[in-house]
Amino acid sequence: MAGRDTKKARTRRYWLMKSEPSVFSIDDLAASPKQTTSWDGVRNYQARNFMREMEPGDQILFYHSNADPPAIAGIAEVVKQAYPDPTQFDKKDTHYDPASDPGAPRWEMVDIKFVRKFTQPLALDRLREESQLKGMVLLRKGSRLSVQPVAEKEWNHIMKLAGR
DNA sequence: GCCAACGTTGGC
DNA sequence: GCCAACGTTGGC
Repeated sequence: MAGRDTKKARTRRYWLMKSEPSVFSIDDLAASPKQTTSWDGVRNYQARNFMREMEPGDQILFYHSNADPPAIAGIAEVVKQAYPDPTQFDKKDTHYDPASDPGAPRWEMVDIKFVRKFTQPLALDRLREESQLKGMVLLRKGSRLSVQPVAEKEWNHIMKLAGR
């Protein structure tokens, strides 16, 4: 056992993804075919690198940015590993990247699926009141990263806050 | 490799 | 609409 080539199931990881609800909300996700969407349009290397680390089954906090109030709206999960984002090659797309080489695509996306919507969204202000969440990337000053890791204990605490 | 200029994010 | 914080670009 435990040979070098033995594929060991990795423990589930947790993430947070931001979306402006006026562009794509958690309700839009729930209303999508198979309640699934491709997370295209990410054009930040750090965010892309986090998506590359994602695996099916990983859990995602779906965050509404530029919203009133900004809040975690619910949960989604990764259903497909990172693969090339076709919008980078689409001249008509706002996320078109002329510098990306089709032979070595620069940008990738994952597919995510709706899991549930919180009965009560967890507002940013509310999250800031929680000492257990002090370390969250989301709460760091000036944090703009649209795809970010969430620690397991942060995830568990948020689940407690969200109720069921 | 530095850094000023510029564009974007996102809370307020 | 403002603007701080951040990432990227490009001249040098």
